[in-house]
Amino acid sequence: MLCFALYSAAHAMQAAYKPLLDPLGLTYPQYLALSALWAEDGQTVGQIGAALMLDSNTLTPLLKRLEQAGWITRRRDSTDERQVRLTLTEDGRALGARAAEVPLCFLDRTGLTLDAATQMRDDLTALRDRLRPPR
Amino acid sequence: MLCFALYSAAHAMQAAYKPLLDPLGLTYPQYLALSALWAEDGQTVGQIGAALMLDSNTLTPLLKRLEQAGWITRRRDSTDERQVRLTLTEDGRALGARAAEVPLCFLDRTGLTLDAATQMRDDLTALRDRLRPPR
DNA sequence: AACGATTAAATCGTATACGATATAAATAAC
DNA sequence: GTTATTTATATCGTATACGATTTAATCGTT
Repeated sequence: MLCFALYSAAHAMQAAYKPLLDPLGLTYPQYLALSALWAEDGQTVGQIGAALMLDSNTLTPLLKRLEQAGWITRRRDSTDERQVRLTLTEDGRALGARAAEVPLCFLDRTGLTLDAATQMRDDLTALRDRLRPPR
Repeated sequence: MLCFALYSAAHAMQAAYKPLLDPLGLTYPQYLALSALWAEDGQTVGQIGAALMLDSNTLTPLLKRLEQAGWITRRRDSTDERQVRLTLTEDGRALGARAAEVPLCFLDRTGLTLDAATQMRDDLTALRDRLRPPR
């Protein structure tokens, strides 16, 4: 069953990330959200949601925890008060430097060559996009 | 990022299963647990956990819901009272027949050939087993 | 037989996910 | 310009996941 392989591999991936992220005090989804901000600071909740394919019902509590932990601030956009802009704090930016080596540590844990990992990533992304509802 | 491809593909997979499982009144993890019992009835919580790579903290509530829904019964093993044996009800077995076509519907949704799906399943399983902690 | 160690489930607390709904701001229609 | 619609977040309820602890039963050793 392809579905179970995907399901269990995703769990194993998060478990493999845990020892890398625990020292930073982050969960894997929190790390993903911060990664988006390390790439481009000042994004809105909706932009992060588009990148991570998650909705505000999941993101709002997660982002509040990141705010609580002192990594980001959440502020309504002054030109469009519907949107909430996320800004890294000084600590949040510094955490990004500490987290820089995480992806390489993970690649190492997979035992894959960079090429094999890239291939698998592309296959998975293609599969995901085919599975996404046609609307 | 391979990790995000895995994460998002797993979510997309569960979303793709939803329209197939909603008519049966099952979530994807519930479907997995029942699949194990359709393959071999009368397994213990621990056996299901080994197959699904989940612990009793996740399974016990899930199995109670399956019991509540009338698909299974949960009974302490008479020879080893520590273990809980799961038995399909008449309805639970009947549900298995109704669910028989789900995997093929899913394969169809992936747009993959059977060979390509098998290949990807094996790659993911191998990755998962490499990621699993060495102990 | 007795008791410490191990094992199998269950329980508890926290953090995702996600459907459904609510709220408030911005836009569109008239 | 007011109202209907749309859009961006937030809130609520339910269902996983999983670390840590608890409980009860079995096993191992003496």
